[in-house]
Amino acid sequence: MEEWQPPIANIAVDLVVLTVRQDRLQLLVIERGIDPYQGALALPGGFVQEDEDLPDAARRELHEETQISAASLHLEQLRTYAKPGRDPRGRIVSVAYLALAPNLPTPVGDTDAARAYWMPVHELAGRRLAFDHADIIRDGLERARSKLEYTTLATTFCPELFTLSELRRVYEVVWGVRLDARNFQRKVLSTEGFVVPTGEIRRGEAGRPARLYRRGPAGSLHPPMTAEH
Amino acid sequence: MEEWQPPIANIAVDLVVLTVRQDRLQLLVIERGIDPYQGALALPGGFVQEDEDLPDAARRELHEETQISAASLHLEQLRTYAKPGRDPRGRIVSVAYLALAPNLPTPVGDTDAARAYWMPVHELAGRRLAFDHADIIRDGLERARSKLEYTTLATTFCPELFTLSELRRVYEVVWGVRLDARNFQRKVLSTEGFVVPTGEIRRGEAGRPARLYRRGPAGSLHPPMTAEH
DNA sequence: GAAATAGTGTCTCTAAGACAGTATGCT
DNA sequence: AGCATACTGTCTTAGAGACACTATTTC
Repeated sequence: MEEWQPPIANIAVDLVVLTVRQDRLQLLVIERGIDPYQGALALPGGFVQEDEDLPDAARRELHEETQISAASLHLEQLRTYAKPGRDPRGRIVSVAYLALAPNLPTPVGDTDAARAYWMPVHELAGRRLAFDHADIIRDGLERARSKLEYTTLATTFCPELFTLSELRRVYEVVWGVRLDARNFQRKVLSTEGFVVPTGEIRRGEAGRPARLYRRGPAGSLHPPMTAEH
Repeated sequence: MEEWQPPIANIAVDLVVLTVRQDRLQLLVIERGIDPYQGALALPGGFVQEDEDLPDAARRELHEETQISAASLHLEQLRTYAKPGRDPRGRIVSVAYLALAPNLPTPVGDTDAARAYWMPVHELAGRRLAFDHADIIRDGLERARSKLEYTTLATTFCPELFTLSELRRVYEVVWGVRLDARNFQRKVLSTEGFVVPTGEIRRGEAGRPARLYRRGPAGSLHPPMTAEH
C-alpha cells in the first residue's frame, strides 16, 4: 500500500508596512507590473525560501522590493491567510507581518515587475487590491490601532529623538482623533519608562522650541492610552 | 531556461484547547503513540487537506482525534510556527488555533496512534513536549489570559447558563488570582451586554441558591476587567 | 509685534479597590 | 441549629476628561 502524503503548498510572506508621513497614516504598496492582478495594488512580499525563517523572509522581501532596510523597524507576525483559491496560481499560504516604521524615504524599488510607493490609507478606498490583500490591510490597521492603546509602539513611528507633539500626532493620525495636549503630556510623562527626556531642545522651527525625548524601556501601558470621546 | 519554482511545504494546524474543570485551567493534550516524539505530549492537530480552509481543518482534526465537537466552542487563530527544523519530518508550517470550551467530557479519542486527555496546565512543567508545542502552549495561555481582560470571552468557558460565582471562578483559575466577589459583581453587572439575567435560579446545592445568567451580546470590555493587585 | 508652537494646573467625575454583614438555602 | 454559599453598600483613591493662559521662538 502506498504511503499517504500530506498535501503541499507554497509559503509566502506579505507585509503591512505603516508609517506616518505628512501628518497622515501611510501604507507601503506595490503596483503590480505582472499578472496575476497586473496593475492592481498589492502588499510587498514573496515566497519563503527553503530553510528560511519567516521574519528573515519578511525582512528580505521588504529590502528586495523596496530597498528599505528592516533594521530600525518594528516587525511582528499579524495573521495567516490560507483560504483555498486566494491565489489563482495554486495553494499559497501567506503569513502576514505588520511593520511600523518612522518616516522613511520614498522607496526606490522600481523594477519591471513592480513599483513601490507610500499611499495614505484613506486613499485606498475604491482602489483595486490584489488577492485578499484588502483583508490583510484591514487586519493590520486594526492591530496597529489597538496596539497603540496598550503598548508603547507609537514611538516606533517616531525618529530616534522626538517631541511630545510628534508623538501625539502619531496617535491623532493613526486613530483619526484629536487629543488634548495637556492630558496627553500628563499621561505620557506619568507613565514610567514610556519616554526618557534627553535634555536636548529642538530649535530652528517656528514657535517655542520643544524638548526632545527618546523611547523608554517600557513596552506595555498600564493603564492604557485611550481616545477621548 | 527552467522556470523557478518556489519551495514547497506541508501545512498543519495545531490546537490549544483550554477548559476549566475542577477549578483548574486544563489543556487538551495528546500522548503520542508513534514517532517522532513517541510518548511525548503534543497538541491535537494534523495536516490541512487540499481545498480545505484552516478553521475547517482545525475543527476536523479536533473531532477526529478527540471526538470533541467544535460546535459550541470559541476558535480563533493564534499564530503560525515555521522555523526550519521544527519538525524532523521536513518543512512543516503549523498554524496554531486557540479554542476555549466549557467543561467538556473526557475525550474518548483513544486510537493506536494517540491517547487524548485533559491535563491541568500547571502539571505541564517538566513534561516532555513534542516539536515546539511548548512555545505554542505558552503563546496560547498568554493570549487567553490577556483576552479575558478586554473581551467577554470568559463566558465561553461557562455552560449556557451560569452563575456569577462560576464566571468569577473562570477569572480566578485562568489568572491564578482571587477576586473580590462584590467588586466583581458590580463590574460585570454594570457592563452593558456582558451577561443577561434569565430569572432562573440554581438550587439543589448547598448554600443560598444563585441567579443564573446567559452570555450577553457584548464582545469587548470598556473599561477592561482587571486583576486587583 | 505678530504668528506659531510648547508648556503648565485645577476641578469634576468615573471607576477601581478595600472592606463586613445579612439572606437563604441545605443537612 | 449550624453550615455553606449568594448577595448587597460605602468610603477612599487614582486617573480620565474638560478647560485657558503664559512662555519662547521665528519671521
